[in-house]
Amino acid sequence: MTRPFANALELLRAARLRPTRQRLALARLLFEKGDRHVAAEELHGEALAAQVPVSLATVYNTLHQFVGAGLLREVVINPGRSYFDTNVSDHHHFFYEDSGKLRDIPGDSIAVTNVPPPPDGGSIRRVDVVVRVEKAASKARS
Amino acid sequence: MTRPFANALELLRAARLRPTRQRLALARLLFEKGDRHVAAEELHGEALAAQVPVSLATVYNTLHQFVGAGLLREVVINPGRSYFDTNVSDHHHFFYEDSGKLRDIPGDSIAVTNVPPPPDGGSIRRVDVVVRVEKAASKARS
DNA sequence: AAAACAGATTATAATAGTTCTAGACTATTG
DNA sequence: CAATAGTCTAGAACTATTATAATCTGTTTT
Ligand SMILES: [Mn+2]
Ligand SMILES: [Mn+2]
Ligand SMILES: [Zn+2]
Ligand SMILES: [Zn+2]
Repeated sequence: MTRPFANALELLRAARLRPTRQRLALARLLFEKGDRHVAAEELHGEALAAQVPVSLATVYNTLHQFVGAGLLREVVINPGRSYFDTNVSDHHHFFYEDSGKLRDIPGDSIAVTNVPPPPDGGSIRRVDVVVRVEKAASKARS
Repeated sequence: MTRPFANALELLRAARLRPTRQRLALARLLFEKGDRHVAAEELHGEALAAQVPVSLATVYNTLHQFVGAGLLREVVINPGRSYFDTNVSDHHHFFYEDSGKLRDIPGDSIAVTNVPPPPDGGSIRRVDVVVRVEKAASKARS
């Protein structure tokens, strides 16, 4: 139960980012609520609602800095909108097509086997699995 | 070696789309060159280069109609740009991070096992695997 | 504690990919 | 041939995101 960073300040220090009002507030919103998959505008809305006046540009800057520092992961599923994932461990996702929500699948509960080596050289950096879920439960029928 | 549609005309007929000059030309560009992963603006450029003056709006319309007819699949990897995949069989992708190119992995050469049932109900419509490939070959070293 | 500096924030403009609109065009049908 | 429904297109609009450049703030130096 020992979270890697007890508070936002430590987290920013470890990432070598100045602990500004905006970054502290965004870090708290992101990391003090368990795992989340949040879009930039969504987080901006939460910040404003929490009386933290921060510009959308800063939200984007901060999210990308956090990704660069390994605190967040960017997940792209649909064109035109990125999700930022506070879970940076090895894991995969359910994508609920009707609601647009993401949900984690622990990395060790899925196995991807027999991945061939990349034909054009290079090394595998990551394997992303997205399980697309549709609403109706059509059971084994064309 | 029997391709599903010998020519673009048949293909459009089967999809119940009027065989207009633009759609015929786009169908030929898409399907007469083997499997491809092409973005809308790219295809538009090819059409213009091939002396087929077609508007970008029509390229988008046509691509989406083809997706609706099951002739194409839309693949989203990066924010802000969709790829349209002429391979609609069950398969997965290598994504080369430096060049932005996609390459097919046959569906039967990868196995995704132990996928848990979706926690919030619904049924699995598809499982997409993206293998991200980076240039340098860093072999089993942190 | 001031001053100086580097780094951060912000309003605003710009960009990129995509979609919308509404009028002109065209394939199909009788 | 109409008549009709479907299609195409230029251009505007839209959305998410990024760039700009001036202002501000956290940190370091004096
Ligand atoms: Mn990004
Ligand atoms: Mn689309
Ligand atoms: Zn996740
Ligand atoms: Zn493919």
